[in-house]
Amino acid sequence: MSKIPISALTQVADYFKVLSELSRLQVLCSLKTGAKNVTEIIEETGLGQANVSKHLKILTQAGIVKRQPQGVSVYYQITDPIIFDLCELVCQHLEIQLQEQSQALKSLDGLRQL
Amino acid sequence: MSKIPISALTQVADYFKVLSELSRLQVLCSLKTGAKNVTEIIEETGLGQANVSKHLKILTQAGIVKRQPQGVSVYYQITDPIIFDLCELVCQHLEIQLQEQSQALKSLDGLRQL
DNA sequence: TTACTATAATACCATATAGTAATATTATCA
DNA sequence: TGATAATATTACTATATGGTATTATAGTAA
Repeated sequence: MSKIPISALTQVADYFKVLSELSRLQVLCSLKTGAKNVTEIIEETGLGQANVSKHLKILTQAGIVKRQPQGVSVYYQITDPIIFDLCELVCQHLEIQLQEQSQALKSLDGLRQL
Repeated sequence: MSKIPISALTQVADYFKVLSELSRLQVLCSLKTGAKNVTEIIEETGLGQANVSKHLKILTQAGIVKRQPQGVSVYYQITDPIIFDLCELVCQHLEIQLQEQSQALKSLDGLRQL
């Protein structure tokens, strides 16, 4: 039997799912330097307006960003910088993989003749 | 302009995508205590054989688990325990959210009359 | 060889979702 | 009030993928 309840695992999976889309990561990256309104996010990411709006809703519902209406425009900002720790960890993993691939290629040096 | 190249972000998104499925997290959890063969994983997770096989392939291609044939059976084990750090971080985030929701409910105590 | 077991691959269906065009909403200003 | 700008929502299409039944492959033993 699994010690971890399915419901908890499901929540973790759902969280990862939010972070598993390129467009949403682009939006988050554009917010890394601070709060921005939707228009600024659209400009910085190059994504469509309806698309950005949809992704911002998903990010908001996940509790990753916070919505702050301000006059005509709406500002969004990251609520929990944990995302960047997550990305950092993943990048470390990817770097290690690249190093291993690189070393695997080096060990083929003897075949360089062709 | 975005400082982080799209290609790098895409790889990060792809990595999160691998972790964004309940079944795959179940498989990873079953491997947390050490290497297991496919039959054992099937028993522990309750997932279908073809399904587990498919998920193991995805996890292997992502470099998250390692495949080790041994006689008739094939053993899988986690190559990089970084996944559990990732899950730990996500759980922290989820806990914080629950605490905040809990406090929000407490602040409604005055309405308890009904 | 044949029979059996463990694992993988294939084909298919059903569902989820990213992107977008069009429309709706909301706030501000004249 | 009406006009305009910013944002959100809706409806739709196209694509991706999870699950599964089926078939294929590989290893082992008789």
